[in-house]
This record gives sequence, structure tokens and C-alpha cells, in this order.
Amino acid sequence: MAAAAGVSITTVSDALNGKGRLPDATRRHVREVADRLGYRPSAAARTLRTGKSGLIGLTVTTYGDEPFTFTEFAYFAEMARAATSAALARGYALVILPATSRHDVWSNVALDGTVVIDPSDHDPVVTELVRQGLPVVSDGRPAGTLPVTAWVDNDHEAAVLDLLDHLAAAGARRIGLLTGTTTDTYTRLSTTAYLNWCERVGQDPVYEAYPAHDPCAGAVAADRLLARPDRPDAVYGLFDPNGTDLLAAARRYGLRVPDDLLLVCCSESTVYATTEPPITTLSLKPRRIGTAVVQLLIDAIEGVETDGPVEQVIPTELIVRTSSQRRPPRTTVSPPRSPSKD
Amino acid sequence: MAAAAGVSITTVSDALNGKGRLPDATRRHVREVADRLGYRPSAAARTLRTGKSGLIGLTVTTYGDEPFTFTEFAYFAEMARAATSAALARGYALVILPATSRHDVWSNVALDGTVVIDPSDHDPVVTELVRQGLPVVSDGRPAGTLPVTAWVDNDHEAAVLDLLDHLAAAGARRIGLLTGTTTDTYTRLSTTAYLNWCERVGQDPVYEAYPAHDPCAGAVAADRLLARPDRPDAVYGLFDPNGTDLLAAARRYGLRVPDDLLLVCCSESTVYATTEPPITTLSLKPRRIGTAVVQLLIDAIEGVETDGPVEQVIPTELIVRTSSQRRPPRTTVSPPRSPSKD
DNA sequence: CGATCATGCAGAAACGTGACTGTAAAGAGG
DNA sequence: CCTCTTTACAGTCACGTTTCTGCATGATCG
Repeated sequence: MAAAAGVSITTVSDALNGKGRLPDATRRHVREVADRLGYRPSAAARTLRTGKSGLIGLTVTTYGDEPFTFTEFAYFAEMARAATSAALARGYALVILPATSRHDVWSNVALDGTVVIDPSDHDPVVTELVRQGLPVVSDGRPAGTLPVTAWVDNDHEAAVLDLLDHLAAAGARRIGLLTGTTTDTYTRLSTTAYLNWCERVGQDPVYEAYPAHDPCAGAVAADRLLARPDRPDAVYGLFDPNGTDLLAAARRYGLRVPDDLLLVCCSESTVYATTEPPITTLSLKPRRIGTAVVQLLIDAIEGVETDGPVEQVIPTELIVRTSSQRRPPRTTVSPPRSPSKD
Repeated sequence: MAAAAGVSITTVSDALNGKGRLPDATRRHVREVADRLGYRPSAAARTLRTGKSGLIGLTVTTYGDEPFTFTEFAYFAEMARAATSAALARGYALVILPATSRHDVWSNVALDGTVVIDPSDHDPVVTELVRQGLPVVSDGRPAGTLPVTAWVDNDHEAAVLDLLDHLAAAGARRIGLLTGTTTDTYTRLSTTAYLNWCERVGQDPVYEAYPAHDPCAGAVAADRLLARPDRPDAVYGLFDPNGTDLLAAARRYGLRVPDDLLLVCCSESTVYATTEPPITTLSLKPRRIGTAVVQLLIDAIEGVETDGPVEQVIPTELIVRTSSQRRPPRTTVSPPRSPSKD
């Protein structure tokens, strides 16, 4: 390349990077030759020299033998999409990596930092990365003393309390919960918020828990919940598929929604806008979370390190539809599946 | 590191990579010291030296201003997941990249090869990558003379013909199609297969086309299709959300499914197992496609180059549910949302 | 007992950059 | 006319590996 342009390696480097003291004529000449040859500087060499790869790891939780859920819930997909866009806008690319601590996988790629989705209490991956001096930003507040650089999360307690108040206002007397058996922060915070709310309003908790990664178990748990002698007249499902699961279970028991049963679930899926009836959902705003996580991470990569983790709380959004209103609203029917922009 | 173990750099390299002529004692000693120091070889340096980065690009189509759909359809998510797993199993990691030809994005990361989803006719990205000597495997058969190394695809014509025969066997007299306005291969092949089938059985085509990336337009198109004077008594929707869209439209027109209207859509979503009624879907088997694409790519990276593209066709699967059967089957109800393993 | 050979390791080159240093030539100033 | 500064580049080193070659030392064999 240098030979082809008739200049030195240094001049090529300076010309392409806009450094050094070169006359515009030389700069243009070098770039022309580079274009003509289709020359691309070696990313590996640049990384080796500068210590920056422009790569950000995206770690997704492992469930059982499958490397990751990733698509189990629309949440992950939306979040990953927003994160990729945000990273790209700042010149970074995302590498999808499993949460295993297998060295060979992680050491084979030069990362500038990592986004960790829902890290567990003493996540070995996070610890290892931090030990290497890499910034780590987590989606979901870190449990225990996990030394993340920053984190982004919703205010799950507030969201659940708000949602339960909404159901109560719609006439619910006994609200049930469909929750998970896992101990991740989301499940734990949401469940305790539910229990606290129950205590506050003097209602006996009515809930069923199931392993959230097993789609079959969700349908069974929904059925169990509605089969109970103290059957709730309103249910909140913590996980994405719970809406259709509960709707199917309600049909099996001859329960009309929303007349006999009010329904809300936490979901990012657009299908709930066109189910029969449309189901009220709690959105965790994954796009905003994905964007925020990446911004914080790149700030940490490029900027000065702050002391103590940077925290950012993203508000949730309750999308009220027919399933949680005793008297259906007489507003005009909004077009189904309208894309929410943010 | 070498100093800490009291040996030379060469010995460290040989010990960790299992090469050279070293006694087990030395090997163990070096590995011990490496473990103790938490030493990880530099991926950048290794890539520079060996010319292999262990990174595979995954390029997703761009729609409008949004960098990519990625989640618009469960297909992409499933496919990406399977691809990531398959890559990981062979020691590679996936980098998500946009289909833009912006040099700065692509040249910042050292790739060993790339998976391209649904490349367009004269995709500049593919051409550029091939020019650089990198193997490119596409999901979806390449249009025109796109010089991909290999490709994987379904037999869309056969799938559509099969599906239409299924509907006809269930009693459909006039089958409608909900299709897209885009010219990608999937849409084109499926639509012509539909037209061919119509000609074969002597039915006038009844179809509505809409821009597939706009979720609102799908609902409107579904409505249009059922509002036609020559209203079909069965509809096949080419895109994932069409099932719920058509179901909602059918309700608005007071059409019972499957009694008045048979319904099938192409989807990987599990929600169609629990809709009312459950909807028959055509699965393109994204997991198998994602796996196959990665296997072919890594084979090309590591193995000898073949002449001419390697082609691989993955069979589709018609998951028959209530919506496409005039007489509902009296088989026992299968548990909803059962995970299909493959 | 000397020649040959396997063993166990060290030395050095090279991968392609970017950052720093060096140095001619040209122009400015006294 | 000589010196000093500025301009316009070229040279060189270092990043951390892998790989090839080289060189001792001890063992084996005729």
C-alpha cells in the first residue's frame, strides 16, 4: 500500500487518520490510492497497537443446556436491538457471548467492555471482567456486592404497586400473581412488591410460581391459579407468555375477560393488542434500557472512571387495554399493532 | 508472564497451546503460573499473527431508518440464537452488524467470515466481503449473480403449494393471500407459487400486498382482504403477525374461524398455539437454518474452498391447528406452548 | 569413546498498525 | 550569507503473539 502510493508507511497512516503535518495534496493522493486498491487497515493490528477494539460484549443469561434464552421473551430481542443501534452510532459493534465462564470463549475476543443482562449474585464472569479492568454495565441492578461499573433498571416495586392499584381501581377484590421460582432480581422485587401491597390492603396473597424458562410450566401454573378454591378475580403475570396462557386458562374455566377476570401481564409483545380481548401490559421499555446501558458503557470506556456504580432508573409504562377495565372505554379503536417509537 | 514463570516467551506459548517439545512438568508449571496471575493471551495479537479472529459477522437487513428489524419476526431471533450456539460450539463468536456498506463499521472488526440474512440482488456488502476474500454464507438463496460461498434456504414454492393443497383439502374454495410489496426472494417465490397454484386449480388470485416492515399496514391489509366483494374463505398470511391481524379482522366482520374462514400464517411464534382458535402455522425452521448457515461458513473458513456455491435446502413444517380444519380433530389436547426441539 | 540423535528450551523474525523521533529542504529574518 | 524556523515527510520502535530456527545437554549406539 505504502509502496503503491510512493510514500512511507507513516505517511499512509497519517493521511488516513488525519494526523501529522501533511499537505492536502498528499492526503488526497494517498486516499485515492487506498480507495483504488480497496485497502482497509487491519483491525487486529490497530487493536493491538491502540488497546481498543471497538467491540462490546453482550452477555445473555444461560438457562439449562440451551446457551441462552435470547428470544424467550420479546424483551431481550428489543433490548439487544436498541443496544446494537446505540453501539453502532458510537462506532462500536456488539458481540453476543454466553454467560459461561469458559475462558476460551471470552479470551478469544478482545473486548472494550461488556453489557451483562441480569447478572446473578456472584457472577464469575462479571468478577473476572472487572478484575481485568474492563468496564461492565448491567441490565438489572446487581445483587449483593457485584462490582459493576454502572447499571440500568426499572423501578420494579413502583411498577407493580402502580399496576395493582390500577387493578383495584378497576374493581378487583382479590388479585393473584403468576410468578417465577427463580431468584433473579426482577422476580424477587416484583414478588415482594406484590406481597407488600397485599399486606397494605389486607388481602391474602394468591400466587403460583413456576420455572420461568419452561414455556409448558407457565400454562400449567396459569391453570393451577384459576383452579384454586380462592380463585382471584384479577391476575398479574410476571412473564411475557402469561397473557395468552391465562387467557387460555380462563376460557377453559368459562371465565370472561374482563367481566369475570381482570388480566395484566408484563410483556413487550405486540400480539396483546389484537388478542380477544386485548390485554393490558406492563412494558419495561427495553429499547430505552438497551440504549442507556450502551451509553453508560461507552462513557465508561472512553471517559474518566467515576467512583461507585452509576445508576439509572428507567420508568415503566402501563399500556391499558380491555382486559383490565370492567367498563370498556368508549374511545375509538386505535389501529392495532401501532409501533411504539422509543 | 514469561519472567514470572522463569521461562522464555516461546515456552509459555508452547505450553499453553500444547505445541513444541516440552515435558509435562514444564507445561504444568507454566499453566499454574498463568492461572495464578490470571494471564490471558491477547486476542488482538493472536489475530494479527494468525490471521484468524474467531469472529463471524451476522448481518441483518435494514428497513428504513431503523438499523434492522431483528425482532420484527420471531424468525430472526430464533435463527440468530441457533447461529450463535452453533458458532460457539466451534469456538467462534457472532458480531451483529448492520447491512450498511459504511466502511468504518466493517473495517473496525476483524472477521473470518459473514452470515448474511436475505441479501438483496447486488448487495454491496457481500460483493465487498467476497472481494476481500472472506467467505459469505447467506440465509436465503442469493438473487442474480451474487457471489456467495454457500447458501441455505427453504423450498418456499413447495411449502406454499403443500399448504394450499392442505387448505383445499380442508374445504377451501377460494384461498386468499396476504403478501408483501417488497421484492425479496421469500416474498417473490411465495407469491409466484401462490399464483401458479391458482392457475393450476383454476382459481382467480385474491391477494393484498403491504409493506411488510410496517406492522400497522398488516392489520389494514388484512381488513382490506376480508372486505373484498370476492372475499376468500381461506387466507394464507406470509408474515408472522398476519395470524393475529387476520383473526382480529375476521372478528370485525363476524367471521368464525375455521367455520367461515380457514387461516394459516407463516410464523415461528408460539402464541398461535393458544389463540382462540389456535392457528395453523408454517414454520421455516429457523434454528436448523441458523445452525446450517454457521456450519457451512465455518467449514468454508477452515476447510478447502469448493468451486461454486454450496446449497442446502431445509424442509419446512406445517403445524396444523384448529384454524385450518373444518372438522376439529378429536385428538387429545396437546399441552400449549410445548417447545419444539430443533 | 566419539558420533549421532532426541530432548528441552531460548532467540529472533514477522504480523500491520500508531506514536515518536529524525532530518532534509525551503522559507524567513537579521 | 548565515542561522533559525517551519514544512514534509521517512525511520524506527513497540504492541503480544506464533512460528521457525538454533543450540546446548544428555542419552544411545556402533
